[in-house]
Amino acid sequence: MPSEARSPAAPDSGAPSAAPTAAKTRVVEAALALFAEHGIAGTSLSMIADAIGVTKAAVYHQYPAKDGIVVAVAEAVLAGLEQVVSAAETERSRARAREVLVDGMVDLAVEQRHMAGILQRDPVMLRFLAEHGPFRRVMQRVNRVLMGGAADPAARVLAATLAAAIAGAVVHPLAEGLDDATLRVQLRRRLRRLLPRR
Amino acid sequence: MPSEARSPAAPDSGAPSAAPTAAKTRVVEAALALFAEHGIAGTSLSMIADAIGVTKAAVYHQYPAKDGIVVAVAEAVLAGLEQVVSAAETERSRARAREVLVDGMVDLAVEQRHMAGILQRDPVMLRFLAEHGPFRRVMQRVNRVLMGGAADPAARVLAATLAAAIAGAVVHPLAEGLDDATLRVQLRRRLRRLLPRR
DNA sequence: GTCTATAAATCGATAGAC
DNA sequence: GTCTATCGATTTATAGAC
Repeated sequence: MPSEARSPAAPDSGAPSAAPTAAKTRVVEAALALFAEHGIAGTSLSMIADAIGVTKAAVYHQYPAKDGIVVAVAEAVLAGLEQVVSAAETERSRARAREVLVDGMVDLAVEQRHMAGILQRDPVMLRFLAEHGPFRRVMQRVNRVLMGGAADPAARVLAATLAAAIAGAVVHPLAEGLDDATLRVQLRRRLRRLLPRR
Repeated sequence: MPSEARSPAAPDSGAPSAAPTAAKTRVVEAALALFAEHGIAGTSLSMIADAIGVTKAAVYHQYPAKDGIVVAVAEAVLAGLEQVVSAAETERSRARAREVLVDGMVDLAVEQRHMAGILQRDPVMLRFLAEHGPFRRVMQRVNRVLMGGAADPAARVLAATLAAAIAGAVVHPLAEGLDDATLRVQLRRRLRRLLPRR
């Protein structure tokens, strides 16, 4: 079951360990926007500090290293994804689970177009996703549902195509001018055609 | 008409201005591999120099600034794309042109999985594509064919989805273990389903 | 074309005052 | 929680010898 009442001693797997302070939240939000525009490697702590309006030292007081900020951003991005995949996993059929997950991922990606790009496109983030256990577990659950229970090349390519299309389409220049509602509807409809006939 | 016989005084729009020297080629190849792994912002001139086995100064002698290397890499990547889109544009029907372009883009992306990722995913490269005229023109031609002559939201999302799916799927972790032939076949087949019925 | 050496700026990160 | 000030490493880039 998902965490609900916050008992103090809850290990809580790999979730954001505690309620983040306002200062921490400001750092993560600024970092998220800058990561999306310049990439993680292209974003310095000075840039983050300037965006918030404080000095580097103040940022370091919240996160002892840049890696910590990257982890926090990853947690923020993956929190939504974890919720969506959990919902999908409760569906009865695998086909229906995949549809629910795709729709949920589209919603997430469209609502916060920033995040989608970072998550699956930044080389630094990809390394974090591969190395940090909790992140990898979420991605494995996503991939499993997207593959629909199979593991053959066709299923792998389908899952890779779905994930890449969602994350990439919402930040594509051609989608930039579209409003959220239009983009969501069109993208959902288009991706449906990608799924196996039921 | 596309350039054919290389007359010495040909302005040649925005193509790689001359035959690159061997040293220049080494720089571009090393940079391409490093950009793909670490991102452009995450790749320093020292890394490029070390990969070739020379010093930074030697690299600077070939390209007066890091931007120059990025442009050269972009030219190398876009050269293939330009060829594919030119071939597609000679097709009679728009539907057929789109199929040819998608197949060609899949071939390019699979053959050189490095390049695909860089081209449409690196924030620095995206800025170059948007700002440099010659690059933007190629991308416009690609987008026009992918949209199939229309410009409505449905066509835009289709084009964005196709481009994102191709570039993203080939570098997705799930596709990493697949051999080129399998990936190409599966990806072509899957993307066909994305196209409008004819 | 490549090297050594170095300048100038910026990077991530730390110490200590308030 | 934020600041000033600073360290050491690394970055882009240049000068000049070979």
